[in-house]
Amino acid sequence: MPKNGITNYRDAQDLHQQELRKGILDDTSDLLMREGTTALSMRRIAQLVSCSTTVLYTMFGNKQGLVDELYLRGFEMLRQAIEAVPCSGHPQDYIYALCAAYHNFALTHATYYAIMFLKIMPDYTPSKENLEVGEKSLQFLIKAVQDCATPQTIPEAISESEAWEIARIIWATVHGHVGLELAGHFGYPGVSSQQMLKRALQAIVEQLLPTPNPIP
Amino acid sequence: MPKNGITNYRDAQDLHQQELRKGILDDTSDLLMREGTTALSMRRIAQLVSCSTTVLYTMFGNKQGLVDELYLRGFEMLRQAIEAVPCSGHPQDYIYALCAAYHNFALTHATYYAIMFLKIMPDYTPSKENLEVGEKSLQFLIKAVQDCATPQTIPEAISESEAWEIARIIWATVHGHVGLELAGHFGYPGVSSQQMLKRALQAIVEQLLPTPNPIP
DNA sequence: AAAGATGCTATAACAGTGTTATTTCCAAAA
DNA sequence: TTTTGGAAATAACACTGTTATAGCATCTTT
Repeated sequence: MPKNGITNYRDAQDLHQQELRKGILDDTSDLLMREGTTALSMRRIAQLVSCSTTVLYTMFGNKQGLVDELYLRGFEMLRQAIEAVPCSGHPQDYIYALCAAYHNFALTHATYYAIMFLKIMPDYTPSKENLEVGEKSLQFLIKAVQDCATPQTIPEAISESEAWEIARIIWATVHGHVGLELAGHFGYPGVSSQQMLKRALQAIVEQLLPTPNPIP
Repeated sequence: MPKNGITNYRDAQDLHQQELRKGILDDTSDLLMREGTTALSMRRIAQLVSCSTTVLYTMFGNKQGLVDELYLRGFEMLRQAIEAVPCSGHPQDYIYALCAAYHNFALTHATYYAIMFLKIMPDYTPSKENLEVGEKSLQFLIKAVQDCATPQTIPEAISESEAWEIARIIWATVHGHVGLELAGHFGYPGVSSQQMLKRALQAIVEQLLPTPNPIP
């Protein structure tokens, strides 16, 4: 057993721990998506990975710590979904595509979305650090807003604060539609949710980020 | 003891039951607003009104039944807040005032709002009947939208479906802003939430319910 | 190599939850 | 007065998050 070789014993053990941790989170994530947030109990997870609850507590501290990890996973998935949106085309269309990807993520990963943005877990409030991670997802939207404004306008026309505000308004729009949809407040025969969201976004964008008149 | 007089014994008992029921709901509502949804346990309520949990179960069936009543209470409070908004002035301003009242209600009665529109109670899904009560709150907004469109436009221009869709879009806008605010996703120094909401609503209204050019 | 120290894990316990079966008890009817 | 009916309190069951205890295997030291 080499005491200070390439693979120290402690290092190997730590590596093993990390993989174990990842495996546990994978299983927990599966359970979450299969049976929802109420099925997420420490005992249930423990028996799922065939261990005692004690190891969960030594690994994650408490349930809040475990949910924190899921929270971060959710934002990681959201980030990937957002990064996959092609940036080509008109900046406005990029904003629409971004929002559509967000909308799609929220509906397909409803349980994750509920943890991230609705406060569905009782007594779970994300830590300040995690909240900051959440706000970082806004950066893509902020950049898109700035790209939307710069080409024909004076570069200094949109301040950082203004770009943030517009991005936040757009975010609230999508969040509102998603929220009502997930809460079950839906329903008029013949109107689709995508359609409504698109109309709302177009109104916002065309009013707050007006396209200059086409060059004649 | 008159068997079929004005005050039958059973009637008196039923009346007493109803007042008891109301009293229990009052206390439960206080507890909810004082300590939040996680404090709402059957045992806690029982000891609050000095009775056993059994009477709660014979009265409300189960916790879902009790929360259903709170759900209805919340919508009743929301309806009162909305009805208190004066209808005079421009229809557009009425829409803004309506949304401001909604926004204010959501922030001051955050726990109620969470029960009504976020799915904060685990495994609580409002019954179909209750969902319909919720959608009925939209009627005020729908009427306001129609009033906003009729004066200068052809009365037949806005169909019922179209009015519903626009009202629903406005609702989603307010809901989105409220939701992000309640979830803690707020924060740029110097921008207020009222300000952002007003901008978003103006964009929506002016784009979807355009005011005709003022008479010169 | 044997003995002691260390740290990790399973078991079991505590306090709390929703819900229900059992018992107890009091009031109405015969 | 006795019987009977229904309502309410008690206690139990199966859960939850969390933690103290105890056991066991490993590493360190002599």
